[in-house]
Amino acid sequence: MVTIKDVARHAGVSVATVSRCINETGYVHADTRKKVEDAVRALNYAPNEVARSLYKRKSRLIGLLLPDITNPYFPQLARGVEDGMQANEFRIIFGNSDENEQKEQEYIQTFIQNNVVGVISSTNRPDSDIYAKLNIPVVFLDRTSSDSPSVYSDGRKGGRLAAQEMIARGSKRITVLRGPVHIRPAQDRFQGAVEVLEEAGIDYHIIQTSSFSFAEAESWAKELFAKHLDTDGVIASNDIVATAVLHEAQRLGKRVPEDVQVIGFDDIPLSSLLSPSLSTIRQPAYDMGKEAALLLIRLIEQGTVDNRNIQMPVSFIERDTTRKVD
Amino acid sequence: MVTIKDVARHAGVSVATVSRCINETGYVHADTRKKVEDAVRALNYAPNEVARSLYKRKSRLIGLLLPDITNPYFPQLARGVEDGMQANEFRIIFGNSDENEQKEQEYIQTFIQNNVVGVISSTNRPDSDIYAKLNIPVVFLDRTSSDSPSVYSDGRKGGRLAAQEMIARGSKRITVLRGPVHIRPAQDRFQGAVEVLEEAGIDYHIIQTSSFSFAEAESWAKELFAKHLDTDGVIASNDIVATAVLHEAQRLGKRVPEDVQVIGFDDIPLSSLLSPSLSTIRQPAYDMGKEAALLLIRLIEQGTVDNRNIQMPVSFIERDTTRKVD
DNA sequence: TTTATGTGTGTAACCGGTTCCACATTTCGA
DNA sequence: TCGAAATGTGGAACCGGTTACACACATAAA
Repeated sequence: MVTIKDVARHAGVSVATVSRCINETGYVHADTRKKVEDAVRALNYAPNEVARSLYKRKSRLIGLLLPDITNPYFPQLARGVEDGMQANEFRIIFGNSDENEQKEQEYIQTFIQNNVVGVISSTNRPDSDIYAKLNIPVVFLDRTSSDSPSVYSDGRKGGRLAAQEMIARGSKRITVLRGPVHIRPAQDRFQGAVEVLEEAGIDYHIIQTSSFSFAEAESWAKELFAKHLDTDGVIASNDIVATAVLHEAQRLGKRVPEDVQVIGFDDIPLSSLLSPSLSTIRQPAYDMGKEAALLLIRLIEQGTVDNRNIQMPVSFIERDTTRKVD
Repeated sequence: MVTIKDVARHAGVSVATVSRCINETGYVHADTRKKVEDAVRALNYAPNEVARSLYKRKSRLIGLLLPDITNPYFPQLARGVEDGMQANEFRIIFGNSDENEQKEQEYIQTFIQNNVVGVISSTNRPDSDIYAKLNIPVVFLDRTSSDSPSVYSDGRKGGRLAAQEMIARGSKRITVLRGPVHIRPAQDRFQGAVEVLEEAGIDYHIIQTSSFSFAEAESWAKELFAKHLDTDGVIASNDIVATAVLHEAQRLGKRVPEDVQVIGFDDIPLSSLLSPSLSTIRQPAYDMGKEAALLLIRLIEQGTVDNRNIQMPVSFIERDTTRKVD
């Protein structure tokens, strides 16, 4: 491995000068600079980030903690974060938490041990003291906390939108799948939808769910039609659950959207590929990831930022599980 | 930040003793050990990995380079790697290369600068000197190189399997979508399929493709049916392309699988959710990721390993885009 | 009793950078 | 012309760990 000493020797100067030269700090004579640059090129030198990080007590690494990259919503988020960081020369240490507090704890611990300068986390416990005790900036992604920096979309508005579109398209007996109670955005959506249904005086039912896994979603879909066979509109807690509902409806011989309309949330890539393609409330996942990255970088570089809570727009994506309206 | 000095002071011993204690190296008196352990607990001390890494010239970090986490095949791979590493206390620095040599180069560079102890890469250029020059172990994932460690599945066998199943189910005029020429597994599949078609003397055609993006896949699907409207079996280069073919076939009013059968590759989560659900040649992506992690760890810890090239099984997953056979 | 061996602990060098400080030289304004 | 300020450079301390080495003491073997 070629070190700064090798460069110094090759250029005939001290390591201090080489350091000043590559970091562009302090005075360096033009001739000296040239000698150093030549030496760097000749030896193909790249500074050891670990040594830097040790002295400066900060690295160019950030920690990214997501529940499960295997859930099709998160790759978009992750990619957005990565692109935002990559463009600013930050690298990512990545972990899946499985929404497990222990794992979350462990990852945050190792992030710290590796001198990360910031953390982006999609946690269900943003107010946990795991985060409060951190003395580096944290951005909560797709999650909100009372006053910590965050990037999220307006779940309540999304829920309202779903209910409004469903009512406008003629559903009269709506079933709402209530997402996991510990996941804040899921509850916001649920609240929003219920608000609108109440306001409109529509007949509706609720099915409780507790995860976003497809296997479990299938059983809730069964439960839904077992309890409310005559439902003519389903607001699912996300696109995965909506997909399971769609399948179950088809299995029961129901026509979608004629007999029953279905609306999901997220607009994961899968949604547009189903038959019929899934109408959904879109969250701009990639952009959210990117915004989170940029917000975190501002926090790292400026210490504080005025707009610390970035709310991203949701929108209704009309596809084929809802009826057309003029 | 709590350092080893704080612990030493609190326990009334030297830093060397603390170090020996937490690393379980050298002699430490039982009483001393107790004092140190108490101090560690009292101060909630965790060693700075950066300082360790600097002295030892190696970290507990590995680099993971994938083409694009947004492509639904890769999250499975990534998750497998993560789980394998997590279980062995290694952490992951993650990057998307977009199959772009420059980005790949940059990431490998920063991996090195961060003292990673190993790299897992799904690159299209395993024989590039980017990798040859590395003096840490590298495992190629879902890619093969002449003699470097790798974890991959038998693309040729997969291709043969696809063609055999399609023939066995009665297709007579088969079209094979040839995946991107620079992606080795795609070419292996293609070779395998063509071999069987030749052996069986079946009438077949080839459509060239150059990426796995859905948007482009749609245009190849159109091209396919424009050129060979009477085709009654399509072997796609992966599930994304197969999905596009399925959509186009349906748009043209063809019945699947009665008029045309479709087989994909990979068995991404999407495949089982389509209607009709997609028959495909499965690669065990999660397991491949995990195997790659374990292989890399063996290489890191033992320096060398006998079985450096791990081939994972492929299998035909029979769903509804192929006809049933007794 | 002497010597070899095994235990137990601290001091200091080291990893590869960054930066404070001292010092030398040049430039510039009065 | 002279002193102050600007420019340019190197030595050495420092970041937070690990480990080679020296040394003290206890125990066992001769």
